[in-house]
Amino acid sequence: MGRIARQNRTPDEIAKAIREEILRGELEPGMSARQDEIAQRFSVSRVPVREALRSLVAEGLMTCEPQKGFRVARLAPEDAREILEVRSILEVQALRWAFDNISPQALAEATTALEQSEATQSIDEWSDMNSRFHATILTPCGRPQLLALITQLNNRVDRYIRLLVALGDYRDRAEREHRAILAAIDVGNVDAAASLLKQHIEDTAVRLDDFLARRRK
Amino acid sequence: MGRIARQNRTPDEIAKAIREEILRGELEPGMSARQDEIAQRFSVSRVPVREALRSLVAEGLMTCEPQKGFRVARLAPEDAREILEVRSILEVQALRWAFDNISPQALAEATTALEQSEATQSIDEWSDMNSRFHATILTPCGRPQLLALITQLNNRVDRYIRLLVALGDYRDRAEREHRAILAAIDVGNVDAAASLLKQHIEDTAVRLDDFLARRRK
DNA sequence: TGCTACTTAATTGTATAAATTATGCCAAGC
DNA sequence: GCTTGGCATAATTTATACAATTAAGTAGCA
Repeated sequence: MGRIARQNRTPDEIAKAIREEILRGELEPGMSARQDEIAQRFSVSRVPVREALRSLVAEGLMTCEPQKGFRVARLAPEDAREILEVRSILEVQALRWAFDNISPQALAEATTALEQSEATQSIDEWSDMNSRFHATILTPCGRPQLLALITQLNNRVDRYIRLLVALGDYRDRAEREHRAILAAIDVGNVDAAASLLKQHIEDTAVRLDDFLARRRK
Repeated sequence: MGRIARQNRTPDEIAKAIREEILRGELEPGMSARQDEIAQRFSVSRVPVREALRSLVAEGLMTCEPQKGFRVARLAPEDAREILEVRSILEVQALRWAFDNISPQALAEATTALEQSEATQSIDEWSDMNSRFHATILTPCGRPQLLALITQLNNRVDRYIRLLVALGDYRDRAEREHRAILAAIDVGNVDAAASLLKQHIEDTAVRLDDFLARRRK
């Protein structure tokens, strides 16, 4: 399938590539996205680049001021907190809907993701495993729109959570919270699992808010 | 303010105009958006039109298949139901957060919106007043991100709710539910207001799901 | 020395035009 | 009669070129 490397050329593919660069933290918040440069990098003109950037603006990952161009979106501490509050509400409900449909296989996959996240040194891999952990226990809720919304919210805060992980302050606690959630699912206690997930995300919110507030000054 | 009609020319303004046309139901779901036609209508080229359409795709109001162009998004019954489920969760939480900050002025404004919605014959005005009713009691929650999310979800289902209103089946019930919510707020009972709002939106979900399912066949 | 004004470079935004792809129609064959 | 293939038309998509706006750097002056 596919040629040797028919490079990513369509606006959607360009958007996907830039999105991943933002999530990985390779593009610093506030940095202006120079259209010429991006166009050259993907061997296209600026027209499809602009379309890709428009999509990212609508996702909240970039901003656009007329006559000033596109910039990587910054995240105010209060917005981060708010987004995580909402994510908490949605993930808890998703978990409740998913609960009875979480198969033994899914539970095993979540366990694997957790163990891999504990084992790795790479922040990229930790973040991937973190996402997989959440996705694995939520996907059985069978609500694609809800899951897409959660992903979109997560995309807006993920870069900053990486910074928390890099500081070493957050990671250990997150892993213990994940273990607790998993254990509650394992013994079939919905309310406990929901409560632990709520605590987990709200704890993240507090730490992130704190970190961003310190960072800004 | 503004000249006689300094036409909407920037991509954002074009997106806004098309968004409103979609919400008003003037553009039928599934209809392909012919770019040169839109460009002519706004006296611009196709480039800014394409950018506007990209934004609307990211908002879920349009779809885009490569080499086939943009179409007004359709809404599957199950997606409509799901979106309203999520909206219910978010609005109920927003109302709880807003509750103690709902000023007498806000309550009066909500009452006015309700009365105007009861009085009008125009579906456009009914929809506007409906939106204003919800916005007025939720805005005091002081969470702009959450409110933006609710608006975005509402935009995806609003066109279909208009059709329900047009059928005459839904409107009376919605107005009575609005009255009940308002009364509960007036006497300061959070739980009752939250429960009534939940019922209101979930009732809408059931009717809309039913309507779309009948319509599809 | 510090500040303002002007010139210049760089970047964005839009229009026009070329090329790539889809769609509809008609004829030929099964 | 129905399907299949190819041709003509129309639409999308991208590239190139141009216009307009912003930012910066430099000269001039108080």
